Order: sequence, then C-alpha cells, then structure tokens
Amino acid sequence: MQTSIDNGEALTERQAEVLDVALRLLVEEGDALTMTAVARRASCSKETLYKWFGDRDGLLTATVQWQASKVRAGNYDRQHLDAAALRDSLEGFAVNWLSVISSSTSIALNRVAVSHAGSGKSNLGSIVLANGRFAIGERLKPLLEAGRAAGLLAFDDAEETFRSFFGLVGRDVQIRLLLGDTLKLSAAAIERDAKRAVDQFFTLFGAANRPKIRSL
Amino acid sequence: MQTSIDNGEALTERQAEVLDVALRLLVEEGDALTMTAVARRASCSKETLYKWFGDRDGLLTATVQWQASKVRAGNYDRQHLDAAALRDSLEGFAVNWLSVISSSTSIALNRVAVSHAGSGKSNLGSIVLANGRFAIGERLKPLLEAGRAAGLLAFDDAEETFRSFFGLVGRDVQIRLLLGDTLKLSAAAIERDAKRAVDQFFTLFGAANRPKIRSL
DNA sequence: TCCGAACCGTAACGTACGGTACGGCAGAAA
DNA sequence: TTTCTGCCGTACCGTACGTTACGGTTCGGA
Repeated sequence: MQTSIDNGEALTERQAEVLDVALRLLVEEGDALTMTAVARRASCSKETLYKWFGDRDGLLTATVQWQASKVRAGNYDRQHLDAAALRDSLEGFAVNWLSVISSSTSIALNRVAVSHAGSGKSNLGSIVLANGRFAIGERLKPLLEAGRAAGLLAFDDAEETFRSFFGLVGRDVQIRLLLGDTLKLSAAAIERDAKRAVDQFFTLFGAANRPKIRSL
Repeated sequence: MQTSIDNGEALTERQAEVLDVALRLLVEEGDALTMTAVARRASCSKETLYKWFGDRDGLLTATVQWQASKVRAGNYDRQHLDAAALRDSLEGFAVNWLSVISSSTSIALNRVAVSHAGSGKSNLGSIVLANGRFAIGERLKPLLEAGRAAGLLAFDDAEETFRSFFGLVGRDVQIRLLLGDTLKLSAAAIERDAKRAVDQFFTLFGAANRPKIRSL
C-alpha cells in the first residue's frame, strides 16, 4: 500500500553529508529550499546534485528517506511481558512518538510532505506516512497483541486499538505544530503526557476492567 | 492569542463569487493556484483581483476566512442537560468535526495553511487554527463544564479534557488525509466512529465511574 | 608524467508566475 | 450626448528558480 520503507541504496559518505545539509536547510527554509542554496551550503556543484538525485523532487525524496533511515527505532519484543513491562513499553512508544512529532525536523518534513501531497508532484506524503504513522503502527501492534495474549489487554481489533492509542497520545499536538502554533513540549511535559495517555489507554483497554460498554 | 475569528468585512456578492472560485481552484490545484487561473475562471481581470485583495496572500487569506465564515456552526447550549442530551451533543460535535476534517475543502485549506506556516509568509496557519481546532474547543468546553455541573462528567481541566476528546475523535484521520492517504469516511463510518469516541470519552470522564487511576 | 573521472564554481537558458499597464466597453449621472 | 467610474481582457515586465553547460581543479592509476 505505502511506498517502500527501505532505502538501503548505498549512499556515499559525501552524499549523506549533502542530504544532511538539505535536511538542515529544509528545517530552516521549508519548501522554499532552492537547489542553489543546497549546493552552496554543501560546497558542491549543482551539476553533482542533479547527477546524484535526478531533479529537485529526487533530492527531497532522498532527504526524507535519509531522515527516516536515521529515526528507525528498535522493536519492543520482550518475551516476558508483565503489566509493568507492558506499561513501560507503551510509555516508551508514547514518549518516542511525541518527541518525534514535536521535533523541528519532523515538523519541517511533514510540512513539505503535506504540500507535495496536495500538488501530487511526488510521493513524499506516502513516504512520510509509511515511515511515521504506519511504521509505528506495525511496531506497536505486536506489543498490543502480546499484551492481550498475556491477559493484560482486552480488545478485538489491534488496528483500531492502536488508532485509539495514537489519538490519546498525539491529540492535537501534530496539527497545531504543523499549522505554526508555538507549542513547547518540554521533556517533562512529554513524560507527563505519555503517562496520562497510557493511563487512559489502560482504562479503556485494560483486561482488569469491566467489558466495554459498546464494542464496535 | 490567535488571529481574529471574525471577518465580517462587507464582501460584495461579486467578491464572494470570486472567492468561491478561488476556493474551488484551491481544492483542485492546491497551492499551485495562480492568479491568472483565478481571474480566468472567475471571468474577472487580474487588476480587479489585485485591487480587491492586495496580493496573492491577501486573496488566499480572504478565501480561507470566507470558507471559515460559512462553516461556523451553532453553539450547543441547552439549559436542560441530562445524560442522553450530553451524549447527543458530544456525538454531534464528533460527527461534525469528522465531517469537516475529511472534506476535500478542509484538506485543501489545511494543506496550504501548513505550507505557509512553514514559510512564514502569511498567517494562514493561525487563521485555520483559530477557526478549526480552537473554535471547536471554545464551543465544546462550555458543554463539558455544563456536564460536570450536572454531575455527568468528572474532570479537573476542561482544556485538557477537550484535548483528550479531540484525540479520541480525530485519531490519525487528519494527518493521514493531509499526507495524501486515500481514506474514505462514509457517513456511516463517521457515525460509528463518533459513537465509539463518545463511548470511550464517557469511560474516561463519566462521573458514574470510579475515580481516575492517576490524576494529572 | 600523462590521462581520465569526478567534482567544484559559475554563468547562462527557459519558463512560470506575481504584479502592472493600458485599451476598450458598459452603465449611471447630468 | 458627454463624461466618469468600474471592470474585463490581454499584453507586458521583472524576477526567481529549476535545469543545463562549461571551464578549471584535484586525484588516483597507468
């Protein structure tokens, strides 16, 4: 469904360097990023840029994938799962996700991806989606299912359950940041929000509680 | 904090007509919208466009405000509030919000607002935020407080409680749509999602339930 | 030492688009 | 009928930027 999640395509050290520059510039200037600016800042020629990445979209795509390859966190698959471990893992996910979406890098990348998704002039949107929302979903669902197998959680559909978790964690944070709201999330605030979200999640899906009022 | 929520600035019928054209074009072409295209489609001259709206940003701003002025829904402030009425109102909010954010108009508008928030070349982001996320918050919080006053809900902070509601309703819908995911929300699906979100909300904040495990 | 590949820096080209200028037309006022 | 106002249509200008071309430099290998 989504675009390839792998991008192992053998980047030179120099190329990675250029992409880091592009990334930094993208954070600073947004989609107003020009090829000339990248070339100047990276001390490389535009000709090289075009030889390596084809065109502007190619550069942007490579940049987004480059960032995605750096972010990929490890999967949480411990074999012994008790209530505390489950809670810890969920909080870990929540803290990680909130940290990512509130980082200036993520905001910049999501902004250009959203723009391009509108103009249909590349598949940056798919790439960001695949490496963000969907990647974390695929990593979290095994944990949820393990929690259910261990009798700690009660739910029918892992996907739907993950979406509720996603909503409880992210709330209005991402859209506000994308729209330019000056919302500062300190490490302490993230920690607090993560705990609150996980508490709420257990209230909704913890196996110890009464069955849900209405199951859909 | 946010930009003016009012825009009563006396639009001619002809001007409104032009803004409708701009809106339609914005949905079709995204930020690639050109002044020439608007003029041609609206059968007006570019000179008129510039006289009326100043420049391109002015036109976009006016378009966004024009759309916002059409969307503004009534407040829910019935004086007699029982459990069923509260639930109905919350479901109404949820259905309305899901309908809005999944409409092609909202998607297009949010996309250009997000782009501009990145380039800092206008305050479209603030406007969209003020008329979307914050407007609904201000309309919903009185209802939540009325629910608390009626002994139907239990919470400390109305803002925080609203944000949880927001997350339960919206989940990953808005970001997925903005990033170009082809997510179809039928009226039935919206209805179902709204009910599910409100059920979960009552599970978390209904006064009939046990006190929250951890209150933050 | 010589050659070729890779790359830097910069100049140049083509185009798209924001913004402006201007001629013409329709309608209202006198 | 004349004149003034507001607007349409279109041509035009300036600029910014993606893309290409080219001369010069470095460096590894024969």
